Amino acid sequence: MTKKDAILQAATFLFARKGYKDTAMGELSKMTGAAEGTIFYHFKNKQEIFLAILRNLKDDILPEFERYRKVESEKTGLDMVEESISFYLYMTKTRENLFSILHQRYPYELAETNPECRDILEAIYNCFVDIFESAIISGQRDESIGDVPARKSALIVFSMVDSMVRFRMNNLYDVDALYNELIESCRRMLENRNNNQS
Amino acid sequence: MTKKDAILQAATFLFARKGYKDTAMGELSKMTGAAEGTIFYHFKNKQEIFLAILRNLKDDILPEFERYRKVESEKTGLDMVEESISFYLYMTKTRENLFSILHQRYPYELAETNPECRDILEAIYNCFVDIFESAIISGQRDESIGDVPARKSALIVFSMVDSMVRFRMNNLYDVDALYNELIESCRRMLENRNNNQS
DNA sequence: ATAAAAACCGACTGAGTACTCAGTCTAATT
DNA sequence: AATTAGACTGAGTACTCAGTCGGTTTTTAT
Repeated sequence: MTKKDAILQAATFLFARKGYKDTAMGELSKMTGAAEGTIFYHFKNKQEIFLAILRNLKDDILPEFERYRKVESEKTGLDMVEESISFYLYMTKTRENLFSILHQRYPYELAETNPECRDILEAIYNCFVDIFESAIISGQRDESIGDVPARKSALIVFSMVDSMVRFRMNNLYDVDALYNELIESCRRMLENRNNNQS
Repeated sequence: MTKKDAILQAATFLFARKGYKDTAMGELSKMTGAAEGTIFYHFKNKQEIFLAILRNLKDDILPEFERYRKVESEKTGLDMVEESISFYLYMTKTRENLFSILHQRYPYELAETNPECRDILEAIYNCFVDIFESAIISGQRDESIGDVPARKSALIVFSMVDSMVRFRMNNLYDVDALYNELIESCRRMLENRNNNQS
């Protein structure tokens, strides 16, 4: 691994664990073995490191979500919603640091002045909501899901799942204990009542 | 207003707008007209100011929520859930700064080492969830709400509403446009299907 | 009126910060 | 062997910050 990559990796770890502001360049230097000067040789400032992480995050996560969304499935749309929730929670577990960064204040603060940051965040969130919307639309086609506004409902499902992730990260509630009820709630929320196939 | 109160008020404003770490004691001093020494005369350090704000928040918000929860209503429990959501959103609007502080990283970080902070946060969140739980239980008594686990469902409703607040604060989505769908979703999620009274 | 106590002041401190820069090292090219 | 260019170094710089301290003003009690 190049030193540049090592710096990015360590920064991802530290920004996620301690936050952007609480991470000193000195720590980054110690953790990677790179001199502080080296860090600024590769990145013109601290903010640029953060943006590089966001770019990486986008390039890592978006394709995976896109790929998942396009997989043909024989399940009903309603079941696909459940699976999408499961997939999202799985992704947050395997990429804990990245999602932790997304749940901090700094990216949104930066987005207010930095259009690139704003664009990346928008792309990421749209992608998240898309997987739920796709499932809902597919469910409306196969009549497992009722006549709800697809995008808005997808946003609501996403908001529920994202809250669970936040609960977990902030040690507020035991999310595993809520998982089943979350799924059932979404089903009740979306299912087609004129269709007694389930 | 005493200088101490002015300091607390300004700190609430600044912590909410700029975050804990990004708020310098110097700003606090400028904003209140109090010398920096005065601030440390009233509070032994920055963290203590934060804790004082949290204590205030608890003493301000909890009684209001408790009072609201205990109001007898002739509405169905399902309607009360809707009203509770409305009440919560109203509270977040009238106390934007306080809720903004609750949505930051610092309180949860502090909670890991400071038991008082931990206790306050727990009390606040329990209180939030309680108003939804009360409505759900009441709805199960009057049969407007189905046989769902009350506490867990309350948590899920809360998670949805709390996400809306976060969306608003981070300028991610227009929450007003989602409000109606949020209410409808909750209704579908909770309503008693064996009861066609609505 | 006087003393004691509480509130307040702001210059100061020292630790920490992001970032710079003059120069070294390494490896490829001529 | 000499040159060059990119990767790297770490001491140094200018600055910010939370917190201190010696002293002054204001309030309260006697």
